Amino acid sequence: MQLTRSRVIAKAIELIEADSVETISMYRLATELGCSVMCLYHHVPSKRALLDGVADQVMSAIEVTPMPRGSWEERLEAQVRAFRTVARAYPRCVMAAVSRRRASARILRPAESALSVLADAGFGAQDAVRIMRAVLAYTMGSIVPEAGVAGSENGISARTSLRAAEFPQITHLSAELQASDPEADFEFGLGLILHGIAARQQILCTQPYGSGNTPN
Amino acid sequence: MQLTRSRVIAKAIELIEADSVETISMYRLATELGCSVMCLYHHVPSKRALLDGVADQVMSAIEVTPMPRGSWEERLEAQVRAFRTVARAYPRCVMAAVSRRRASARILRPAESALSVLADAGFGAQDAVRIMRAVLAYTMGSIVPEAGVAGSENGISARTSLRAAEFPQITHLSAELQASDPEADFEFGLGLILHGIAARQQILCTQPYGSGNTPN
DNA sequence: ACCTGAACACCGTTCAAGT
DNA sequence: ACCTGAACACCGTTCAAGT
Repeated sequence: MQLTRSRVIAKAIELIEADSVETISMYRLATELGCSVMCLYHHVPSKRALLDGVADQVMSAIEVTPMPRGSWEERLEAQVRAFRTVARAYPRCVMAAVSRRRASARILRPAESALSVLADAGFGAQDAVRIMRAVLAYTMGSIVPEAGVAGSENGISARTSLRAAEFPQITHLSAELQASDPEADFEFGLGLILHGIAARQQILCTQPYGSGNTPN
Repeated sequence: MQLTRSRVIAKAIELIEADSVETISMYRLATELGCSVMCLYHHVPSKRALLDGVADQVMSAIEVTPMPRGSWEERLEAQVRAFRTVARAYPRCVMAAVSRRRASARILRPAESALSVLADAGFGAQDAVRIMRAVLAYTMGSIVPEAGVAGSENGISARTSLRAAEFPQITHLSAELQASDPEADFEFGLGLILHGIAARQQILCTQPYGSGNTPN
């Protein structure tokens, strides 16, 4: 089968998610694709460019949902979940993409969509940007465990050697700490943030002449 | 000067922050320390163990502030800021530490402290753990830009080629998007989350017989 | 005890050469 | 046009050997 740039990038995404972004190499990629290492350099100028392509590919997978009918809360939630869905599907690639020196331009469309919702909700320039950044930070942070190295068994686990006297809370909450339900955890935290955003919008509505874009 | 395990780890932290966790190598580390590569293996059994040592070192730098006098909001904020301070000082090391297959045991003390505050505030087991995870996720997400590769010039930048018609919000907010004040951004988002947490505690207080640890 | 050179199996990338 | 072998300067790690 003909080797193409998109086949190379697709296989790279597959390997990064199966293993990690650190352990991917042009050698392994070539082996998986059944070609020589140097063959790859005809479709991708360098490993850096390959990772740029990976970033573009996953970022453009984020759906931009218009939803002109819903409330601004529903529309914001929908845009966050669209990002979350891709971040959950490709945690290592998304983490690598966002922590890249130059962000992929493909994130512009979902960002535009989120900012548009926040503008409709009445938020000023400064608030809109900061709210988007806060939600982005939370969503990225929520995939840090999954974005770790392969076979990651993350989180605080109550070991047998843990002295209950020194860590009473962790000992007491060991069941909850060991239980892993990333989706429920994410929804809970998103609820907290959305609550905070809604409360801030209430302030805007009751203080129409306040300087909305210079908080604190 | 005598080479010790702690000198090796200290230099590793320095190199990781100056460059990145991907580009650190035993060769570079040895060169920086003025010894041979194999010499390092007398103080650290492997590169993996070296990174474990780095994780332990940075995590144990997180101050655990008792603050028995303050409100639970103040105490929680203080514990979050203590973590944030270390995360800002060593973004790449902290990101590498948290996204590690097995979390450093040194995170247990600050975790115990945060959970203790939340228990005092009246939160149930499930809520306390989820609140801690939400705050941790947000704090980790907030350092993703800094934790990127060396010389990272991150974020959405309004390029000259950006068509205003396609991205009206991003065009309009280009000044705010290009402005970078991580500390103000972090405080803003933390305020949103703390607001959401306080609102949830209000519900607990007004519904004393509600099942506090099974939300939704 | 502490350090080291040589060696091995890997990396990214270039370059001249093959069909 | 598309592919490749050989080569280079790097990696992590082992092992037998030095002081």
